[in-house]
Parts: sequence; C-alpha cells; structure tokens
Amino acid sequence: MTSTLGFAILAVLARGDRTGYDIAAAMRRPVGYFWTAGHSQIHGELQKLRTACLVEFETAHGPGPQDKKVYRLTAAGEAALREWVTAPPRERVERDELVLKTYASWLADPETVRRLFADQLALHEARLADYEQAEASYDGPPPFGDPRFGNYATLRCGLGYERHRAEWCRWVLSQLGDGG
Amino acid sequence: MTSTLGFAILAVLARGDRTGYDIAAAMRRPVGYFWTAGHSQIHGELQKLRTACLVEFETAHGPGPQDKKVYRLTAAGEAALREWVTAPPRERVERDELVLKTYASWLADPETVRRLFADQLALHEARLADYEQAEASYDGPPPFGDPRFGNYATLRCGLGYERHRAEWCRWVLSQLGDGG
DNA sequence: GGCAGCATGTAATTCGTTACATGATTCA
DNA sequence: TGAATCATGTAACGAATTACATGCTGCC
Repeated sequence: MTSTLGFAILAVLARGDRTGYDIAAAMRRPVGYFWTAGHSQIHGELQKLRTACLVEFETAHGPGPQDKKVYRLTAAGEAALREWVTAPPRERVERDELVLKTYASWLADPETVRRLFADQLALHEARLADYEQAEASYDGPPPFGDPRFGNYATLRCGLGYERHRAEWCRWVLSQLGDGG
Repeated sequence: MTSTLGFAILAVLARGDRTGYDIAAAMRRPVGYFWTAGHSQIHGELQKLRTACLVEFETAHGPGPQDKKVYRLTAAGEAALREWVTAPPRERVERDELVLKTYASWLADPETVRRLFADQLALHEARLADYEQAEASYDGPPPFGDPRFGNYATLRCGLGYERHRAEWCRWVLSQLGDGG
C-alpha cells in the first residue's frame, strides 16, 4: 500500500530523475503548496518505493561521504501513478486552526481579534500578490498533456484559495465594529 | 504544552459542560468541519487537560459499566483558551490530495480526469447547498460576543471555501476540451 | 429478544516533525 | 577560513487512525 506521500514522490519523479535531496527541494517549492515532507521522511519512503519496485536508482559519486542516488520511475511506478491520479481522493479531514480560533472568538476581546485577522489578511494578500506575479509569467494556460498544465492548474487553485481567505478575513473584520 | 486538540476541546466546553462522548459528537458536527478527533483521542486528551488543571469533572451514574464524567472548564482553562484564541496560529502545511493529483494529471487520460473533477464538483455543490440552507436559518450574522457568532463565522468560511472549490473544478473541466 | 445509542477506555500502527549525525564541494 | 549547498541517513517523539474491549439503558 503506497501512501499519498509515495505518490507525491512519484509525481515529482515523473517530471525527471532526481536525488532524494532534489525531491525534498521540490517538496518545499512548488509541491509544498499542496504537499510537504522533510528529507528524513522522503528517504524512508524512497526505500519503500524501491521495495515495491516503483522506483530504481543509479549511484553517482559525490559530494559527501556516500554516493548519491539518482532515482527514476520504473514502468510499474509510472503505471501506478497514472492509475492513482484519476482514482477519487479519500476525504481528508479539514484541520484549520484559524477557523477553530474563530469558533471560540466570541470569548475574546474584539480588539485583539481584530489584530489577529488584520495579520492574517496581510499574509493572504502577500501570498496573493506572489501568486498573481507567478500567473503573469504564463502566457495563458498550458495545454493539458503538458507537465506545465499541472503547475498552472495548482497555481490557479492557490489564487482562488487566497482570494477566498482574504475576503473572509475582511468579512470578519467588518463584523468587529468600528473599534480602532 | 496543550495541543491544538486540547484547545478544540476547551472551545467545546466553553459552550457548556459535556461528557467525553458529547465532545466526540461535537467533533463530528459542527466542529468537524474544521477540526476532528475520534473518541479515543479525546479521552486521552481530557486526561492531559485534567492533569494541567484546565478541566475538571463530576461523575454521574450510568449508563454503562463505569460512571460517566461530566467535564467543565476551570477558571484556568477558560483563561488559557482566551489567551490561545488571539495568539497567531502556527502555519499548517496544506495537504491536498486532489491538488496533488492535478499536479500529475497531465499524465492521465482527459476523459477519466473529467470524471474525477465532475464528481468533485458535484460533491462541492452538494455541500454548498447544505451550507446555504444552514445560512438561511440565521436571521443575519449574530453579534460578536454571542457564541453563535462563532458558528456563523465558520459557516461563512465554509461557504466561501466550497464556492472557490466548485469554481476551480469548473475551470479545470473547461480546460479539458470538449470530449464527451 | 434485538438493535441503536450512551459511555469509557486500551493497544497497535502509521504518519509526520524535529533533532542528531556525518562529511565533501563550491564560492566568497 | 568559513559559510552555504549538496547529500544521506537514524532516532525519538508526538499526533492521528483504527481496532479491540466492555456493558447498561431505552425503545420497538
């Protein structure tokens, strides 16, 4: 049973051969926007994937005390990834600390709640500006079938999410009265 | 160090005294929309909260082999909750399986991707209808300071989220060409 | 009599984070 | 000489899921 992290790794390798280190870098940016893992988790998962014959590697020298391992998808790995892609995702429970705080916010002083949401709003607006700049670097949506379609479509999801979040923060602020 | 789950439990108890069983029920609906836990996790956490003197309980009889325990917030518990509410939430990594699949979707057959997104769209539209009905039962936003403000504000977040998701699904479908 | 709901817990396992441990290459 | 980057791994801990385990009350 390959975990979702396993498929995240396969999805990275589908775009080109990588070392564990490279995969960890991809898991920060851009994959980190929707899936993350530290390098320790990745090395462990790579061993499981190899046992399952979904990836293989070639060693190359340096740098460092051990040889580096350049991983690539096997035919079985690509087939497994392809099948997983269109299988319905299992329901993940939402865990959102800000929303939980909001649920209990009626207990708190409106002025400190205002500060909390103003900070969150600034954060979402900053990310939004960032994503908008990234979007501007595209010349329209890449065609489906191009790996860049994946990048663009996920960016588009992030844009929508940040807009929704910013708007919600603004709404909460609007409910807090006119305290300044 | 109280965990976020601990504060979720305190947030439920702030609305009234509950047994562990009742808390577990609340963690399915309505708290489950933004935080969840099974009863086994809750019973364990309640013991930690009691050790930290943030909650206390009174036993009452039946049903069942043991007496039931009705928990309530202590003064220290309420203070801790109040302080936590306005402290900035720690950044949670997003883990979104559907977006991950989208990132790898360029590998797959457009027709099966279409089915995946059509199903997801239906799911979000159903939830949206559900939330819209819940919103209609309110007579406008409750005032801040009322516990119902928490319920309404989180519902409002859910509405925005489902709308954003549905719209994104529609956009992905629009990019898949006219295959039927 | 049987089933749903109330009610509490423990155990096993997996997933994820953080810290520990090592060490060469490249650039300033 | 020193810092950043490349590169791989193990260990310890905490968070979360699932399964196991028990048994009364109230309703049909």
